[in-house]
Amino acid sequence: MLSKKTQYALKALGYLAGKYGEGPVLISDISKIKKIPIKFLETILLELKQAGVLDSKKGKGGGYFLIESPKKTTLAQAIRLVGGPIALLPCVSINFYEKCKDCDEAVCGLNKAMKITRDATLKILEKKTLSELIDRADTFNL
Amino acid sequence: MLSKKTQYALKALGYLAGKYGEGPVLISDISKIKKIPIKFLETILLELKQAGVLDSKKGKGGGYFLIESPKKTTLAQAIRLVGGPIALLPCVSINFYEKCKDCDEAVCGLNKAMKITRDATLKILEKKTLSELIDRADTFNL
DNA sequence: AATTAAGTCTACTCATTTAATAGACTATTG
DNA sequence: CAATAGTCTATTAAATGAGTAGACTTAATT
Repeated sequence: MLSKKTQYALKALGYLAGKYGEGPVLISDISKIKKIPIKFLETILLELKQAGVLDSKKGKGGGYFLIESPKKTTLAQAIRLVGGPIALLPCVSINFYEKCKDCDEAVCGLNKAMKITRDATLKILEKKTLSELIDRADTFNL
Repeated sequence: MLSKKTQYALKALGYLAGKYGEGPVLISDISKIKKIPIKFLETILLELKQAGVLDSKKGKGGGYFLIESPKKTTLAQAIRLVGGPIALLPCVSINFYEKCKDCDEAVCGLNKAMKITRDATLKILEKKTLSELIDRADTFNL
């Protein structure tokens, strides 16, 4: 299961994807519509900005916005940006790999099974992009 | 990512699968070989017993053992037994479903994408069984 | 049969990580 | 310069992971 933080990040990105090209979006708007605790959302958006996906504008008329077209960022990338491993186990994670204390991976059945699972998951998440997160209720620009 | 608890459960089940038919296995053995904190492991094994996968024998010569052949239990079942959702989001989980506060699932892009991912994952985890978790180092009965 | 050793079972307590809240501070627009 | 909106720092709350102490059961030994 993805952490709350990652879930919120995906929802926020999906919302911003729907508003792409329409200028800055308020944190408070995202918070209200996507039902995300505003202070938690602040830190997530800041992190996504530092990661290079979002930019922001301060002051009146400010807000957050996607730097690139929603089609440029895959869901796999988005999940990893906020520190969310995609694999089910650390020992099969590509970006958050950690060796098991107890096992020799060459021989570990669990490792093998989970690698197959991971590959199936990645195959999907690396194809889908933020543009597919846009709710039909948010926009009609599809 | 699966919780530590679920990870430990899978490792323990894999070890017990390798010892299937050889009588009770000590908690302390599983703990040592699979590097699982022994007291944490106790609660996990107890839970698996109450769930009907394992049985135990008290006293001298006691321990835990699989009730049925390792081939009878799928990895998907095993993960769910210890309370581990397989899906990446609550709103696409079959056994631990929870509705999102903010979204209409019929229209939610995130929901749709994650359902596809879930199905791909389940397709694998519902085919593989505990017998595939047996390390080649644990046994030669393959 | 009584004793004892080997094992599971039950109930707390402590630590770490993850989530959520509050408020002060800084930059931008008009 | 006043109002708006993002940024930063600090604290609190909740969930998960891990550890401790001891009671209860069973089986082998004498």
